[in-house]
Amino acid sequence: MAKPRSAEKRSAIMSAAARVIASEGLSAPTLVIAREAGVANGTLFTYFETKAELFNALYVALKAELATASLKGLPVTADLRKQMFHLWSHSMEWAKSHPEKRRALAQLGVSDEITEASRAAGRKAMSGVARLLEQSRAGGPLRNAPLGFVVAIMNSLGDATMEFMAQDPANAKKHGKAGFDALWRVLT
Amino acid sequence: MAKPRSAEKRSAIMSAAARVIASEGLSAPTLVIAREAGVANGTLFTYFETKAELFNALYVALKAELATASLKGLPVTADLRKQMFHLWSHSMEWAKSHPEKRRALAQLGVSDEITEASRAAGRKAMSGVARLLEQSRAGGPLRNAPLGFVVAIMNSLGDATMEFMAQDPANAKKHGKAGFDALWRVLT
Amino acid sequence: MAKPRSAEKRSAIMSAAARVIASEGLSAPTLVIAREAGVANGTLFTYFETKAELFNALYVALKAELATASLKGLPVTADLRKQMFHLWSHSMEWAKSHPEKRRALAQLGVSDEITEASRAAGRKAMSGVARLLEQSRAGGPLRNAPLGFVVAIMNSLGDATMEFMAQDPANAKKHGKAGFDALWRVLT
Amino acid sequence: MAKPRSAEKRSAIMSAAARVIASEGLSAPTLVIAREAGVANGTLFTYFETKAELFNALYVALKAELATASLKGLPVTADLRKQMFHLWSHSMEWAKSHPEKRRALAQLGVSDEITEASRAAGRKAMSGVARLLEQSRAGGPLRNAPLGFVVAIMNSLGDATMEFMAQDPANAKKHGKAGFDALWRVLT
DNA sequence: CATGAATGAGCGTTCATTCAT
DNA sequence: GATGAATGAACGCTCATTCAT
Repeated sequence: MAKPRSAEKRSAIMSAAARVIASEGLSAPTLVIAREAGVANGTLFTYFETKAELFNALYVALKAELATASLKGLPVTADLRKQMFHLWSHSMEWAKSHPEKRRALAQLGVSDEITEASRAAGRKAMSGVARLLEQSRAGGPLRNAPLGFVVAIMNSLGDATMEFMAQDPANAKKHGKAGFDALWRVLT
Repeated sequence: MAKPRSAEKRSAIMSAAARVIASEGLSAPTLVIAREAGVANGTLFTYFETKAELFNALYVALKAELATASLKGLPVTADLRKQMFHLWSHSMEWAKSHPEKRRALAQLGVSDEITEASRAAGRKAMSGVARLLEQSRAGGPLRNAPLGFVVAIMNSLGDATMEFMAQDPANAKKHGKAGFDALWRVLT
Repeated sequence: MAKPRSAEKRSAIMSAAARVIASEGLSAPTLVIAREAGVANGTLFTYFETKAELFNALYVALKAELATASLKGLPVTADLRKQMFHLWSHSMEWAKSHPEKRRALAQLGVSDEITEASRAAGRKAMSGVARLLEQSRAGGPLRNAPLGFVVAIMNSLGDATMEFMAQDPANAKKHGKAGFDALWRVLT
Repeated sequence: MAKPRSAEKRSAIMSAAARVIASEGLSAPTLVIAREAGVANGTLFTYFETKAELFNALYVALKAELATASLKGLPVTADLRKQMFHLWSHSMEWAKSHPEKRRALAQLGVSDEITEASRAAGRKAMSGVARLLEQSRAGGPLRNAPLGFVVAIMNSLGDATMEFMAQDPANAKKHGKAGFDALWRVLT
């Protein structure tokens, strides 16, 4: 029945794309991505019809991966602050262990190739995170702000923290904690 | 090279670049920028040796413009919170009145064409702002964090707020205030 | 190679090719032809080693089909003009009932992928037609012209007539008659 | 005032295109055309926005050139047959002296890249020819046929004759004459 | 043999940059 | 200096063909 499309190859292309985007930015040539993935240039296009489609798929996948990593093992019975801290530190952890994915995600987030549909999918993948955030801000000063704004604040605080952790790994833990405290003060 | 004839033409190119970057992203062709500036494509290169040089110059200029706007009329004798609020609301105001510059600055900020030297120049232009921030966080929870981290947090909070103001202009003022309150809670 | 399993599949590919060439021209991708024939892209190449080979085979087959259709039921005992008219009207009829084959043949005829061998085979398939033509022009003004020239003239007149019949189907019969009269005047 | 666009370069590209199309068909790569014209690949696109535009321009130009050559020195006071013969022999002459242009024109004529607008322009360029043809067939058997049909017949007869003259140059004159006689018999 | 994924040469076009005017 | 034509490397993508299943 012919060679079936290989899930490994597909994900090899996606992670190659993440690596190349991290190092070369959004102008990463498909040829380089393919080479990095160990496939021929044409092969990339049997898995993704266009470069934009690859980038969109990667964006959604990375969002989902981040969400999964953040929520894994969430102590659902603990108090909100503990849950929130779990989430925060797990996402920092993910960023630290996958620096190229984190950089790629940051780049893709500002790309105008990412469609609204993909952004919506990203938000959906993050909905567990958003739910927790919603509860956390419920009694606080941002209780009446649109949730999207609160999410944006958390994201940007998270980005700044990740960035700083990446720049100064020696004090990563300390920065992570400081970032979380800042977030908590914002919310409550 | 460094000092060609017409300063007007130079700034026409820069503001054209800001407009085109805002609408087309970092892949904005130099031909389009030149056309928008009302000069020939070749002319652009007598003012900026390369496209990257133009982008770097624009980045620094926009940072400086934002800093100037933020600090203009700063009530130096007022209490810190008032000064900080002045700074915050002036930068939001600048973002609101120059949406394309703000978008361009956001795009340039994530570009990997912007050199460390330009980022340093940007920081220097912002040093007045940083000084005020330094004082504001002096007695607060971030008193021991590296100043760069605090700056990053303020920037990211500012970006999120600007973004949201741009998306939802009807409630711009409210969002601006909410953003500032969040910042102040982070700092103190 | 030469004799693969299914003759049906082979001819399905050929008639798919005719349809696709008619609608998309000579740049018709083999993938599209294969899809239209209901086979996998690779399968096409077990029946025809190259795209050019397929096109050549199709050219010869269409010529043969046209010849067969033209000569079918030829009233061999009737006078020459009647026989010639039979031939003419049958070929016009074929063109009308197989417009896509006719268009494909026209395209293939001008393609430089069609080898001299295929053109010779086409001529051979048409030899019955040529024989009749030979007799028809025997006493006329073209009696000393090379037969090939006379054939070319007939073909070109036929092409023009078919083309016009296809463009203006309401008057197809009239155009067919006018074309034949012109041919007869040329020959006699 | 910068280097002005050069009419010679434009026509160098067009005649290079004619040559390459004649020898390689409609799939002639723009790179090869540019090289043949002695310019860089990119230069071609400052003269013609797309390959299709070049092909359309070439089609119209060749039609016009053929028309001009055919009508040059037309003995307007002579009888119709003489005028028609002049036209016929001049177009054969043109075809003989510019074989690659003739072949290119034949190929372009069947291309589906040539727009209806270009075909209309071609017809317009040929209107002098059509006018003469109109008069020639006025009293003859094709007097009621659509003029377009008569034009098509003349063109196809001309094509066949040119083709044959090119194949058998030794007897070119004879073939030319035979072709004309055939045409005249068709018309009158 | 049939399948369709894999391959990589090749294409049309874009665009930063150079250079003749 | 200003202009815009000239340049050619590079890109995303297509497609005939091959090959593993």
